[in-house]
Amino acid sequence: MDVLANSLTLLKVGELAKRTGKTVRAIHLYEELGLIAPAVRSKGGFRLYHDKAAKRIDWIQKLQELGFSLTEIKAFLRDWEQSNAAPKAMDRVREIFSDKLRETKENVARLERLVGDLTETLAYMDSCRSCEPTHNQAECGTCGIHGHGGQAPLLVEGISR
Amino acid sequence: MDVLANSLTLLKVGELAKRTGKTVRAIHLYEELGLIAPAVRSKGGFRLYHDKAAKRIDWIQKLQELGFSLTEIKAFLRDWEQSNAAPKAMDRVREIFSDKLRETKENVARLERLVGDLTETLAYMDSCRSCEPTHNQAECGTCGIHGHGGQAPLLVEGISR
DNA sequence: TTGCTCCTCACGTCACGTGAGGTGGC
DNA sequence: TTGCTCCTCACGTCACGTGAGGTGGC
Repeated sequence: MDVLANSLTLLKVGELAKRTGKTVRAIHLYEELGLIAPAVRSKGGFRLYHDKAAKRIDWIQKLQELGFSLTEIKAFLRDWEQSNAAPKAMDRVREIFSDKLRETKENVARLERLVGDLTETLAYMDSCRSCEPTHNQAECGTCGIHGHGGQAPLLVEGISR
Repeated sequence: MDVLANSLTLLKVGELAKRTGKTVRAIHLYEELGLIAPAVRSKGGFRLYHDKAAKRIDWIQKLQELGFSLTEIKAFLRDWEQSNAAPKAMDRVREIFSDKLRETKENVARLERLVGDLTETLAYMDSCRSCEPTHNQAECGTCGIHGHGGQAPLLVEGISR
């Protein structure tokens, strides 16, 4: 009965991969690094996971997006597990997360500046749509028409030699 | 006179690296991939760059931040250089940049969701500061005190087995 | 001559991708 | 038996990092 109930909720690695959007190879790698393990193996050696393994993988994904390397995530887990006083362990995690919050906000700001650059560049290029095909792209940015006599945006300027 | 004027503005690779925040190794790699080249070499083989090389490297950096691989950047340059009609070349670039603008906005949104998660998680952890050291971190999220009886945020929940 | 910068290999790293050759399980 | 999934090596890739051993130039 217990076995049946378990077998109903156990996932093969391919199913876990589909649920989390990861590849099987990635999940194998996380296991090699000690970040996750299957609940059991089938008789034939197939990895079988609990539902909650998907949550662990989502968690790994989020930390990666925050800029943690897999090695850092491992250290993070080990630190947590080896600690025996909850408030101390929590405090260390708090500090790390607090740093990452600042970094992530900076990344957002950086990307938003890029969005601005791109928008500006696209607006500039809009006026190129009426450019004559007789023009060579070496002239771009300094063609003198459509008001393109001065500085081209960096994203255009960088293309030319 | 011309030589003197040039020599005053030429940069060694280390200087270029400092200006752009890249490593010398990275600049060498960009050269191997055909993304940049020194204006000349000194008699002893030292790479000597014009000022504008820094702009090219800044441009590479921006494209990388937008999610282009170096190989894609190379293809991008080749496409541009081999085209001979400015409006057509510009149009292809426009389309690529337009796609990247959308992607980058999505990335900003994704990171902003992470900022939300982190903020929420930190708020949750704030109440842990009054936790008794006798608690084990295995209890975290379900300790039953400070209102922690239900679901912990994913960033906390993922830590536990 | 000393010190700092540069040169060219060439192997290491990180997070996987991609077969190769073989087996499980419905 | 067929087909799909899984297994374990093990080498490839991308964007560099990191020496090793030697040389340029003020």
